[in-house]
Amino acid sequence: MPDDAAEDNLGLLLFIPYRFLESAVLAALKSHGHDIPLNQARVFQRIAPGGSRLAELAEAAQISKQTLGSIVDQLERTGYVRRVPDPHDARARLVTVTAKGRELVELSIPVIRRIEAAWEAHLGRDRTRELRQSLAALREITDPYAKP
Amino acid sequence: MPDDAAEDNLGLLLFIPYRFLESAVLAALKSHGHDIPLNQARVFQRIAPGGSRLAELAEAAQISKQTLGSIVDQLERTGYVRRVPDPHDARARLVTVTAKGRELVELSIPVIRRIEAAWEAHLGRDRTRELRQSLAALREITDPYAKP
DNA sequence: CCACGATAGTCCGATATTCGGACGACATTA
DNA sequence: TAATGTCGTCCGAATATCGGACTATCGTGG
Repeated sequence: MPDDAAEDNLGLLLFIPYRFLESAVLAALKSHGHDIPLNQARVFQRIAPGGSRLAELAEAAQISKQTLGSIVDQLERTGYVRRVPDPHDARARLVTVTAKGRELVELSIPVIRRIEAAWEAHLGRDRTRELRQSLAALREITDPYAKP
Repeated sequence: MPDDAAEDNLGLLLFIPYRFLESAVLAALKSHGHDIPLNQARVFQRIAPGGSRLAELAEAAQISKQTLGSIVDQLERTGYVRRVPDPHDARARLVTVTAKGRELVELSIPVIRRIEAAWEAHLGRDRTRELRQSLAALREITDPYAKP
């Protein structure tokens, strides 16, 4: 790295396992016939259980509304999500996960669990728990969209 | 999230602070007149002190050689990096950081430090140290390109 | 209750990004 | 030296992304 001082910086250390997990999930989905591009996956992952608004997803993913719109178009064309009217706001439409989309979720869960188990085997139970707690604490001050 | 079981999954927990840090650094650079796009920054960040090969960077960033080539073109056009012949292999060229590029690094360091300090203030010294150690340990099993 | 600014999503067109395939130059091995 | 693999680049097509503008709807102050 050019940034030797940033060599052991937390940024990269956070990113490496993140990408590892992400790649593993995508590979698993692909092996089951679901070939989801990364950008679509990143959006899909953030859809709330009851559906999410477009602008909301765009802000979370830090991309423009138009870009997000086209990504949702693709997810809709391939049947993973659907746009439904928002009962509370006639302007808005909620992006919701279809049954086929839920399949993706179901397939991902065991993959994630397996990797987390491998990590726990490497770190030990206590340190894993600590890690999760610390990251959750960090979220409080780094997630502009923290949940209530 | 649709993946409720993945709700408190480590993936997202890792990503959130990572992106926070990344955004902060990019914003700081921008405020100093260096407007670096995200894709360029992600590549730049991985250039080794003595220079890195193109294919090496491409694999680390998980993008094609051609794509990486065009990103390096841009970084070179804006003067942050330079391609120099690899003394050990006449086929290869090393992507190296210029003086102007080093400026980016120098500007980033205090930003990173400041954020890490804020995190430490939130987590406490011990938990921060533990966090860093755990992440480093995780790197051993998640980074295909770990350093010796 | 109703104008009026703000907001949600979409359409359009221009630009940028990314990739697959193929290529010459060089390295490595036999 | 010949054969094979690797390194980076060029080309062209497909895709992604964005800025700007537009319609429909909301919510609020008068």
